[in-house]
Amino acid sequence: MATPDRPGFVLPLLLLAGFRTLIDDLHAELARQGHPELRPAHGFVLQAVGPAGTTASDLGQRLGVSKQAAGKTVDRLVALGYLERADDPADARRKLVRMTAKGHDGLRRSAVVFDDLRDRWAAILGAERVAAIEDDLRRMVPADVFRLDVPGWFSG
Amino acid sequence: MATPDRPGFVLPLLLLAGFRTLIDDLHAELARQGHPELRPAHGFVLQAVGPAGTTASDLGQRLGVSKQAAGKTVDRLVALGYLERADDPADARRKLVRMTAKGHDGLRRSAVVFDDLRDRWAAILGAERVAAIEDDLRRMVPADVFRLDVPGWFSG
DNA sequence: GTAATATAGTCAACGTGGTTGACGAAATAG
DNA sequence: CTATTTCGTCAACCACGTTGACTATATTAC
Repeated sequence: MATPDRPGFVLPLLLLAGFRTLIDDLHAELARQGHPELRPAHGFVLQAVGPAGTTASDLGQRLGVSKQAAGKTVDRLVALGYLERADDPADARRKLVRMTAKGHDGLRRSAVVFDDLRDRWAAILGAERVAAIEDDLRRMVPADVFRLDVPGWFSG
Repeated sequence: MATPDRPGFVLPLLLLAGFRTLIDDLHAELARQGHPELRPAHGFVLQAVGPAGTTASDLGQRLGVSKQAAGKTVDRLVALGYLERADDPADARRKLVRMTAKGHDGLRRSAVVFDDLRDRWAAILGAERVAAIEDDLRRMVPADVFRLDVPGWFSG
């Protein structure tokens, strides 16, 4: 039961704060490793683009936003040097979106740092507690965890 | 240890998804109860305004944003009927920001729904698991959990 | 009491990220 | 060959953030 000493509204706040703590730690470390311009949202976009590359429309679908919004986001990541566009030889309408070497580097370092951060949590809380949090959350959240429309979702 | 079957990057995604699930459920219920226009960010603002009311500058400090940003947010909540401004009799520069009856209603209903949602989680996961998640997260996050600058933080 | 300083709120300009609607170019279906 | 669909882009707009400049009011210093 939610009780006066455990009111229901703190659970979402703590989940958000946990997320935020991990992301802040990630980006502090990424900034040290040569990626100071990478924003939290950018990592999600790079992950969605993936090693194989994709198109703006497809990216929009993966991120749960319009193709126009995805296109703008790609523009910014291109300007920062993390993505590049190329013509699709098989379809002149399409423009392939690919990661640059810098993009691959950022994504690879992010994975390493996330593993380190999870290890740090496991060292403090215990490995079984961290695994339990993951298992519990997986039971409570819908399958499509991988939604990136956070800014618009939160404010709208 | 983060392992290939438990890569580090899923923990932040699950924390975010858990937060998002709770907030989406909250707002689905609030919409049913007569508050369809309330956005996730609005609840945080109402909470920050508090029953006693505050001023735009103070609100900005509580939310970790500039006084201008806080003022704009108040404008929108005033337009939606959740907040109202009043002159401060003791200081002609100040404009007090207060909740309207509608604002109080929304905040009160939010608290009830959050308690219900936490109970639902406890019914599925077990009360001790939910309490453990809360306790673990409290150990890992810094004390100032109550930051509302999410949109700017995430995108920036 | 007056001059200097600090504070509250607002306006303007701008950046990021989202939306919808309209459009041309290219692929595909009939 | 024509009709339709799809891809990318442009334009206009909204939500939310920023900094800088400005007015009005308080407060502090002398």
